[in-house]
Amino acid sequence: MNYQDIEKKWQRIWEDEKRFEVKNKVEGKKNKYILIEFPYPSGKGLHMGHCRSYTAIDAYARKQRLEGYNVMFPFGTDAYGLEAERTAIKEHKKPQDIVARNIKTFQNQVRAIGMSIDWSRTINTCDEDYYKWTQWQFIQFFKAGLAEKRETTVNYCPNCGVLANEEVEDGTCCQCHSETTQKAKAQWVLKMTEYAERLADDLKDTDFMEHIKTSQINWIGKSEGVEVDFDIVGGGKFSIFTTCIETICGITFMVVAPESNLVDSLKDRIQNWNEVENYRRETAKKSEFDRSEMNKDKSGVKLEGVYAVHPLSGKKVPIFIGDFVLAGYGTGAVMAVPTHDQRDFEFAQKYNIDMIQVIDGADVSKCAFEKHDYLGNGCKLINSGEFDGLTVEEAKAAITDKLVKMGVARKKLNFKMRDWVFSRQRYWGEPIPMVYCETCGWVPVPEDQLPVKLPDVESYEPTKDGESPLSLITDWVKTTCPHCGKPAKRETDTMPGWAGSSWYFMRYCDAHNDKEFASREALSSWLPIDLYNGGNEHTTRHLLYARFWNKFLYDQGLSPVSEPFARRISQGLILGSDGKKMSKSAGNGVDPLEVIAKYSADALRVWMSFIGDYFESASWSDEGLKACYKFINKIVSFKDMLVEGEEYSKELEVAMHSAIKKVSQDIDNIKFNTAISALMILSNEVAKVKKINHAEYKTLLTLLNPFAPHITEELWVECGFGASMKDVQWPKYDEKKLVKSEVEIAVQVNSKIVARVNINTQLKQDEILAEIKANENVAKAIEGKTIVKEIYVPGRIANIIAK
RNA sequence: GCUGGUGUGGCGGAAUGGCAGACGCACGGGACUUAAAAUCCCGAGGUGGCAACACCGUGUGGGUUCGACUCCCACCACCAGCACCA
Repeated sequence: MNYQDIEKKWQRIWEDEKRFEVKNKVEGKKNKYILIEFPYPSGKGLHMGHCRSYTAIDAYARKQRLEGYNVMFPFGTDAYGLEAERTAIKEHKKPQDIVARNIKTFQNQVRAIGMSIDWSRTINTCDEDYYKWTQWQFIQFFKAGLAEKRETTVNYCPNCGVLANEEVEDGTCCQCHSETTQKAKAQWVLKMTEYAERLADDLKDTDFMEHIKTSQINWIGKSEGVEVDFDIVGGGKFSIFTTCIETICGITFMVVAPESNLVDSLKDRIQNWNEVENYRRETAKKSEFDRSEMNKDKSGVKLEGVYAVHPLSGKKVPIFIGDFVLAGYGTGAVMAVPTHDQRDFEFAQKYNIDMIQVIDGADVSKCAFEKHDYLGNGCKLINSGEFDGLTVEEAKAAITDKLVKMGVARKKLNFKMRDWVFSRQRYWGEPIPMVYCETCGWVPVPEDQLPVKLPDVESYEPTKDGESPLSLITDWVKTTCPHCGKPAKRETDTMPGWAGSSWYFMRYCDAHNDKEFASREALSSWLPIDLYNGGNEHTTRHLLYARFWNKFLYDQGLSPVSEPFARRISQGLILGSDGKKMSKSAGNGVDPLEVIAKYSADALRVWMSFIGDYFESASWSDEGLKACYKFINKIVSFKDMLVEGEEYSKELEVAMHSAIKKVSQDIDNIKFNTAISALMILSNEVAKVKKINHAEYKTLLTLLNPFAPHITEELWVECGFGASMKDVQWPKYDEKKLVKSEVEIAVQVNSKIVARVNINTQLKQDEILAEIKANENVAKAIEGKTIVKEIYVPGRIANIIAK
């Protein structure tokens, strides 16, 4: 039989006997919930990147099962999204049909690589019995006051309507190449910032990889500062947020976001309104991304004739508009202190604005003296009136205090993280289950009427006026208010793809429940997830959305845990053999199914494990794959060397115990490459002695089983070890059997290697050192010198320092 | 630009602060073969040397240490993400 037939045979057996289906509770077994991010079922099917993480985490799951855990390892698909909609438009098919086709392909491919999935728990986010609960949960957000409709800005194309960021290339529409602009639009928003602090703080209770924690904390971007009100000469006022209140006496200008309502309210008093309008028009063309830090060349326009009043000095301060200030971030206005902020410094130079140094300790004629340089260095204030001579730290407190007492400021926490814009003017998403009534306002669809089904439409393209295609189906839009019964309109926006993926891990726990999204009992038996694996691209958004969603449900008493993921890891990319991202255009792609057909799924799995450190990116190589294929052949060939024996032989004892230890620890620590390497070392030992007994082969096959599940099980049966590997136990090692009685160590004199000496590991340290010093080369090196220090690292190295 | 990450032979990569290069690929030599493939054995970081051996060597420059790929500081290069792709 060839590998392909063997693999298909075992895949069928696993499925027929429901080998990997689990109950929520099994007497005497501990539960483990292992999760890999469900894929977006694109038309391209499973790619190498999927293969790497899927086979790796599958190996982890299989090992845990062999260790006697009740392991849930589910799989599903995140089906809503732009790509299916675009394909639908292109192929003149329904997104529903395209997605159904793609899901089938994905599931077959997941089977083909030998994943140990519990298929009884499979879910798709676009299934009615799934998205019903996504809608239900949205309503809970609304009822709790965490969902509201609010003005935001969107990318807008005059022909194609609202565009995703991805669809805008250099300020033009990727479909029709018209120039795009930023347009204000009312959108549903989930108030995620209300959870910002907890999302950052609670990371301490998780075992996420350090860089993931850091990324999330930076994304949330908590900063403590002061919000200060500034009066405008001739009436009106506005607020700014600053983390550097100590520099307030150095203010020489203010900058307001160009689109700010404040600018409109000052129209009559602004003497250069034309110039302001032109600048606003230019700004509208730029995306937020272009306007933020990306933009090196800060520009602005002075509002002629309008001045703010400095709250401490009472002096007049000019006001500018500048596109680097965003209306939606902070208060949409900033104070500018060119001597102590580099961006302000450059702006002031460009527009010839005064500068006043207020913190002593550096020359500010060439560049600003910024907070990371003056904080904590005992720097003192100057040119700041009554605050002169205070240290920066003292001044921070004193100035805040004074402004608060004056009633013009308050301490405030500010977050970089924004609320979650939850509306899409797209067809292919969950309809937002809300109704707008002239009398009652926004009213949720009654829960017994869920799901609000996605209706059939003729055209999937967004409308030119920027509304969802659903808005064109008048019959669907027209409804009655659930509250007062008067005629009302349905919300026509749909949810973003992130919605369904924010709680899918809960549905796996109770996938067929039609009374609730998942029972508390089912959730309690599995959450938190023991190991959650996904791509680095989800480190901030998906992972924060899902944590936020769960925290909300936790507050509602609907989730048993405040953190859903105990441990989070992310895999590195698989690159083409040229070291570049695999893609059609680069022609460096490799199709997993072709690899399986030519070699085997097991060879592919072993290669994906061996290719390199799981957390780093790695380049594909055909040679590496072939080497793993050869390795499997070698394991198979051992069956011809099989001899009797139910205990490890003397010759292989140390090798067996070392391999068990290394492979066990490496899988637990997600070091699959060195686990395979350890198995290769063991197989080299076996090849050297040219025989292997039953006990040894059983252990070898078990250790390899998580990586090469098909062939190991086939060999197991063939050698008569049992009818299958279903009830096999993960082998144990004995620490005592690992230690070699004699070992060669390097001996250094003054940190330079002078000899290699065989030592008996049973001896005491001074006995060993005495033996070392008796060595001819060592003796010569220390001759006539005084020994200052002797270092001995057991079994590795000795260093004698002599003068 | 900001944030996160990476940098070790010809290549993929190993190394709780302790003999850098495990394991594998490619390569060279040999065995088997009419031959090739497959398989097996041996060799190998670089430079110099017949050799023993010497010197150099983990992106660059400093530092800490008996000892640094590993820790600290500064820099360079590359990769990823940046909120409506998911």
